[in-house]
Amino acid sequence: MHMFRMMQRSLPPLNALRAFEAAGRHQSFSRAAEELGVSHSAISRHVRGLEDRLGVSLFRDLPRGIKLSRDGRAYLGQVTAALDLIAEATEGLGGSAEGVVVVSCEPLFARKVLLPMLDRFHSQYPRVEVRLEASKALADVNRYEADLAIRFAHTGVLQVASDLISDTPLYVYAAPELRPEGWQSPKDVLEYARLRERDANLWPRWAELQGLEAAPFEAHGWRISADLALEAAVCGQGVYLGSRDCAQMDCDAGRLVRCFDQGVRDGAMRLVQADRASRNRAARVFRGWLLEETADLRG
Amino acid sequence: MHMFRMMQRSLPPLNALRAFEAAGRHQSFSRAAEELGVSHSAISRHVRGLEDRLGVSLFRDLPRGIKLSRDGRAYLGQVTAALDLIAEATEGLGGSAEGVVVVSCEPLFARKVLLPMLDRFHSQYPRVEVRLEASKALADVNRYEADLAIRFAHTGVLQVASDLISDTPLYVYAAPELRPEGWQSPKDVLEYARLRERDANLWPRWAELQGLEAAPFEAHGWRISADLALEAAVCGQGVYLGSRDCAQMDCDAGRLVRCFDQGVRDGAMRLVQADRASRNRAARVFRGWLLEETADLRG
DNA sequence: CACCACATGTGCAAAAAATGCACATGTTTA
DNA sequence: TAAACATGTGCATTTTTTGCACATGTGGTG
Repeated sequence: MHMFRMMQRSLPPLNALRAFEAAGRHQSFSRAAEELGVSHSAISRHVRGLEDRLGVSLFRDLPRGIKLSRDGRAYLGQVTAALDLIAEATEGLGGSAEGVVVVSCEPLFARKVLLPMLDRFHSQYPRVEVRLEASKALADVNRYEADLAIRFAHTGVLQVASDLISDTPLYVYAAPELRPEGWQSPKDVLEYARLRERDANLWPRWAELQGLEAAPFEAHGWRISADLALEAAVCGQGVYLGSRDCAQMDCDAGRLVRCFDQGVRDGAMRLVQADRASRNRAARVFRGWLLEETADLRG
Repeated sequence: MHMFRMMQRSLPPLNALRAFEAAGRHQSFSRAAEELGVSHSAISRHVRGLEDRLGVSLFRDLPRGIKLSRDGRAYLGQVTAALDLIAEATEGLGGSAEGVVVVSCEPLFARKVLLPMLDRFHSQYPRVEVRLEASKALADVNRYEADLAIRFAHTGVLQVASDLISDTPLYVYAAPELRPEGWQSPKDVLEYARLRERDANLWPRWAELQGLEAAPFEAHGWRISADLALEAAVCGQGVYLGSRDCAQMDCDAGRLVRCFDQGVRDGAMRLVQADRASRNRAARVFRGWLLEETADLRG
């Protein structure tokens, strides 16, 4: 009579499923771990847990590595299809968004980080127009003519809610030809003009972290506008202390090299929204996209 | 040059996705929470987190309740399809399994719990034959002729690895016609023969939990074989103290009623595997299925 | 054959995520 | 006006996930 039983779908642990799917595709726990950015141990546990719960062996253990079982192979195909479907649906989400979003950003970050990735945004959201304004003004975002503002800030300073965009440490960079023999000792940098990205002089702090006296680094030879310092470094005009996010591009292109492994942490780039931004679809989409795109600049 | 970027699929948090999907289907966080067996707060957080991450509003907040947004509706369809696909694939997993699994089980549990659900197993795994043997023997499963054994045990007693199947508390049950005026005071039970499921007499413990003196409950009027006591209760031969799992079926059918809300916890049914069982596909499949099927008997 | 690189399993403690609770807000209904 | 809903949120707690370091077992190499 009341024996009805809502036949509700019973799903396996979805995160374990994702682990299995990656492992199956790669035929390797280690490579799956790499793809998902976790340790092989995590994958191993997920997969074993899934097998345990489903009551079937998904993989057969080989002496060296693993191999999908019959069940596993059949399952993998369907799971992959399902996850692909989700990925596509997620990708296409908001793809119909249209409108304009005005983004105000510090010049260096805009030029070195934002601009190079904007084309990806445009191909994903072709009907959203991004107006990127490079500006140092810290103006109140709600008065200023912008939906979103990307600003440098020390932790705890910003009063408004904001999203962390990048907190990469600052490193020492130089053009490769500045010192072809390479950088052995931190003292080497004293032979060159010391350029810096930040208004605050972080050279002394860096020196201390390297076990050097800070005093010689207090002196500021000459100081050029922050966003030009990096270009100066590229031209071989000195050594440069700046954040990895902005230097990465020139490093990748071989125009700069990182001289030492020692980094300095100081503040972060943060995203502030105008109140009205949450009602602007284009702005919401841009924020979501940006947070995803810059995920590797945090942590 | 090295600007290649493995365009790897980026998936949203899958558990949040499941929450969203349920919420979308029900058009209600509360009902979704109920379906997934969590609080509405959990759903709320999952959905908001997902919206936050995707950068789109999935729901519009109504004064009373919620409503899918345009994006949300489009997304829901695809996500539901994907999860259905996963559910189906999971369901069908091992469907091709064939073989025989011998399950040894205490008689009462076999009759009242296992047997009624076996038809579901057979429709899912038509080529697996289950030989259910009702037996009290606690024989070493590895000598005994069974792949799996379901046994009663107190926690920590079993030396071998085992899976918890059911730890439902024991309650007092009686045929509805035994006392048509209903059960007001725990003392009422003293007017009737006290039947019990377990060899150990748990009546005194139950009495103490109810704030009564244990002494009058020590006396054991008569004691019949455990698995018959329940049938005796159904026939109106007395009040019965037994575990919910086994009594549920007769309760649902109206042949028994639970007299008091007070329950007693004592031991649990556990599943023991023969060593060879892990190599028997049918046994693995049965174990997985059983653990899923009996999930509501635990916790 | 010794030895190293490789691939996965596992105990344990640390880190992160999910959850429930209790209460807040705002709305509809009686 | 009160009560019932439906969802949002701070906070403490629980649960899950994770990485690490080490174990095991294999295949290749000199």
